[in-house]
Amino acid sequence: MGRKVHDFISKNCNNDFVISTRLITMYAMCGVPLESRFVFDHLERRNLYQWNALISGYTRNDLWGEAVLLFVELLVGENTPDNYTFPCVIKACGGLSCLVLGQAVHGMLIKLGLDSDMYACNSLIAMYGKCGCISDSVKVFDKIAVRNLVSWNAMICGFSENGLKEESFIAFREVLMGEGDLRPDVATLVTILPVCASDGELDMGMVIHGLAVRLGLDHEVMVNNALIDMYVKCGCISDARILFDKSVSQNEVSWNVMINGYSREGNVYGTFCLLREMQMEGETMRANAITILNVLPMCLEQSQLRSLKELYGYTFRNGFEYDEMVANAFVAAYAKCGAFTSASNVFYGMEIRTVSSWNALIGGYAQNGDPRMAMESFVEMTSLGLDPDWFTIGSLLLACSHLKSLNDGKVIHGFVVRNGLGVDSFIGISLLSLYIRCREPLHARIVFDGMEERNLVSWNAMIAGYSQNELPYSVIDLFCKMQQDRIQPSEIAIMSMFTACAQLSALRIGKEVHCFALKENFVEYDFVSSSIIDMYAKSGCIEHSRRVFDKFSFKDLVSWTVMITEYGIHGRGEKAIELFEKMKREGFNPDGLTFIGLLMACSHAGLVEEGLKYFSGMLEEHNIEPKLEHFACMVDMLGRAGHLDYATRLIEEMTEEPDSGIWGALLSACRIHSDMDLGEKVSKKLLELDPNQAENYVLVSNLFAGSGRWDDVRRVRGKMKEMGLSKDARRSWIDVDGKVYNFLIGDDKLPESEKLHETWRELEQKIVRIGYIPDTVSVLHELDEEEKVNILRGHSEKLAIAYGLLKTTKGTTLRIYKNLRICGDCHNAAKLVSKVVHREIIVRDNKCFHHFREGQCSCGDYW
DNA sequence: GTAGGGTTAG
Repeated sequence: MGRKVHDFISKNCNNDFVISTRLITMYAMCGVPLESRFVFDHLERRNLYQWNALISGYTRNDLWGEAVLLFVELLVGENTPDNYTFPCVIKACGGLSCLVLGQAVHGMLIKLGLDSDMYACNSLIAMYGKCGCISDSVKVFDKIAVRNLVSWNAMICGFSENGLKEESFIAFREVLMGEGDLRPDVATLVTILPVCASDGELDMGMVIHGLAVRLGLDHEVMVNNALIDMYVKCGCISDARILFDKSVSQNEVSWNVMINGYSREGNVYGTFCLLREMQMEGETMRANAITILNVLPMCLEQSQLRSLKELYGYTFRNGFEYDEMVANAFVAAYAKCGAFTSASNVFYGMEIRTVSSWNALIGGYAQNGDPRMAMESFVEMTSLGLDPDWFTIGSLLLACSHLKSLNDGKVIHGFVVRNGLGVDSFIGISLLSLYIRCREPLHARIVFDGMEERNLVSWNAMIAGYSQNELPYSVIDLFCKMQQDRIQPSEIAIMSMFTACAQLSALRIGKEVHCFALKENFVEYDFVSSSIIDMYAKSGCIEHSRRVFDKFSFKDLVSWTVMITEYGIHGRGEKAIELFEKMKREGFNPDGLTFIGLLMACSHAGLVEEGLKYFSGMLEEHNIEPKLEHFACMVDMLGRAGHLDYATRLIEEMTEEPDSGIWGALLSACRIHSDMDLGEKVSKKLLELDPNQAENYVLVSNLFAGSGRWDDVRRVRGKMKEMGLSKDARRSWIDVDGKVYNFLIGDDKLPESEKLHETWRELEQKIVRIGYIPDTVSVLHELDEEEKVNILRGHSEKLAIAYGLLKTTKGTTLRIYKNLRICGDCHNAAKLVSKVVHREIIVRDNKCFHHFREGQCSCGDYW
C-alpha cells in the first residue's frame, strides 16, 4: 500500500518537503529503513526535517551505528541539529553502549542551550543507564524542571539494568504515590515486572498484577507476557499457565515465555507439547531462534542428551542453526551433557566463530571436566588473532583452578591487572577461587580485600575458602566482619561456620549459629543439615547429632553417611551398624564413603567379625570396588585387634600398590603389639614411600621408644631434623563460655599456671587413692622415672581438665580437644578424675572421641 | 521510556 502511494507521489509531487519527510517516516515505521534511505538519497533538496526523519527511522529499527553516522554527516554538512535530532542520536549512543559518544553529544546539547529539553533529558537518562553510569542518569533526572512519566520509566529501567533492584522499586513507588498526577502505563509495568522476575519477588509481582488489572492494562499483550514471565521465574508455572490460557491476544513472546517455564522445570513432556501446539497455531505463530533457546535448558542434564539431539534436528530442519546465539548455545549445551565431540562438530561447522562462540567452547570444556582442552582451545583462539573478553578469562581461571595450576593462573592474573579487569566481580571471584583451590588462602584474601564491590558470592567464596583450607578461626572472623558490613549470610556461609565450629569443637558458637540457621530456614538444605550433624558430633554431643538427623526430613545419602561416620568416631560401632541397616531398609544405596564410615566404626569398636563381613559385602552385594582408604581401615582394624598376620596377608593380596596410610596403620599396630620384627620392615617401607611426612618419622621413633631402643630413636629423630621436618606441638584446648583456651605441654606461660599445677596435684592425690599409678611407658623419652612422672603432670590435656574444673560450675560437662592422640596415662587419669569429681569429660583427639564417665570410657579402653 | 535467549564466580 505504502509503495503504491509512493509511486503516485513520484509521478506528481516528488520534491515537496513535507511529503518526502512523511515517506521516509512511513518506510521506517514499516520496518524497511533501506527504502527510507533510498528516498532520502534521491532528494534534490533537503532540510533538517528530512535528516531527522531518517535518523529517527534508523533508531526505530535499532540501526544505531547508521543513525550515528548520519548524525556525523549532518554536522559535516554544517547543519545544526535541533531538539528533535538529539533524542534520536542519544538513544543511538545508548544502543551502542558508547559512553564517549554519548558524552560528546551531551556536551553539544549544553553548548546549544538545549539541555533543559525534557525529551533530550529523558534520552540522556536512558543512555547513561545503558552505559552503566547510573549516577549520571540521576544527575540529569534531578535537574529536569518538569518530569513526565517517560522520565520516571527511563529511571526505573536504568536502575533495573544496573542491578539496583531496591532503587527501581523505590522509583516505582514514587510514581504511584508521588505528588505528580502520574499513572503507570504499559512501559512502566513492562519495566518493573522483570525486576520482580529476576529475583523471585513474587509478592511484589502479585501486587503489580493487581495494579495492572485495576488500571485495565492486564490485557495488553506486552503486560500480559511480562506477567506470565514473572510467574514463571517465581516458580509458579500453573499461575503462568492460567494467564497464558486466558490471554486475549498472544504473540511469539507469549509462547516462548511459557515454553521457557516448562523447560526450566525440566518438564520434557510439557515443553515439547507446547512447542507442537505452537506449530499448530498456523502461519500466524512461528517458532523462532529464541524459541529454540527457550527449549534448551530442559536438555542440560546428562540424561537428556537424546532430547538435545532431537532439538538440534528440529533446529536444523528449520534453518535456525545459522543463528549465532543458537549455535553457541548448542556448543555449550553439548559440552554440559558431556558430548564433547558433538560440541566440537557444531563449533567447527559454524561459518563465523566470534569470541562468544569460542567462549561457549572454552567454557564448556572448563566447566565440564576437560580443563586441558579449555587451555588448548584458548591458544588456538589467540593464534587466530582474537582477543579474549572477560567471559574467556573467567573460563580460563576456572580451568586453571581445576588443574590447580597456580603458575598459569598467575599469568592470567597479570593479564587481568594490566587490562583493568580486576574490578569485575566475576573475574575477582574466579581469581579468588583459583587461589583457594591452589591452597593459597593469603593470596585469595588479597584479591578479596582489593575488590571494589563485594557481593554475597564473594563473601561466600572467601568464607567457604577458609573453611576448605582448614582455617576455622579465619572463617569465624570473616563471618563476623560480614555481619558488620550488614551482608545477610546465606546457607553457604552458614555451612562454612558449622564446619569451622566442628574443626574447633566450638559448641557454644555452633549452637548460636544453629539457632540462626533455624530462624532463616537454612536447615532445609541437605548440606547445611549434614554440617550441623557434624558440628554437634565433633563437639562431643553425638546425641544432639542424632536428634538433628532424625528431625531432618530431606535425608540423602550424605546425611546418612555423615551420621554413620560420626557414630564411628565416637566408638559407637553397634549404633553405626544399626543405622547402616536402617538406611538400606529405607532404600538408600551406600557408596564408597558410606563404607569408609562404617568400616572405621567397626575398627574403632573392635568389631572385627562385622567389619570383615561388610568389607566382603562391598563388592559382592553393592558392586563397589574397595579403594586404598577401605584397605587402610581394614588393616587398622585387624592390626589393632592383634591379627597382624591377617593384616599383612590382606596387604599382599591388594591389586593396587599400598600407600603410606596403609603402612602407617600396620606400623601403629606393630607398636601396640610390640612386634619389632615386622615393625622394622614396615618402617623401612613407610619411610621409602613417603619420606617427607613428619608423622611417619614420629610413628617409627615411637616404635623404637616403646621398646627402649633409644639409639634408634635418636637416629630417626636426627634424620627428621636433617629433613627439616617438625611435627605439631602437642596442644589441647577447651571451650569455656564460648571462649577457646589453648594449652601446650608443660605450659608455664599461662597467667594462672601456678594455680593450675596446684589443682592438678590435688586431683592427682585424689585419684591415687582409687588406684592411679603414673604410666611412664607413655613418655617416649630417655629419662629417669621421676622426670617422666613430672612430664606426665604437664600434659596439655591434664592442664585443660584442671582449667575446666576451675572455671566451670559443678556438673558441667568438660569438652576438650587434643590435636594428637591422647596418651595412655592421660586416658587412665581422665577416667579416674571423672569418677572423683562426678563430671563427664569428653576428649576429642585426632582419631576419635572419649566420653569419660564415672571411671569408664566410651571407647572401652580400645583406641 | 517497554516483555522472551547464551557464554564466567560461592
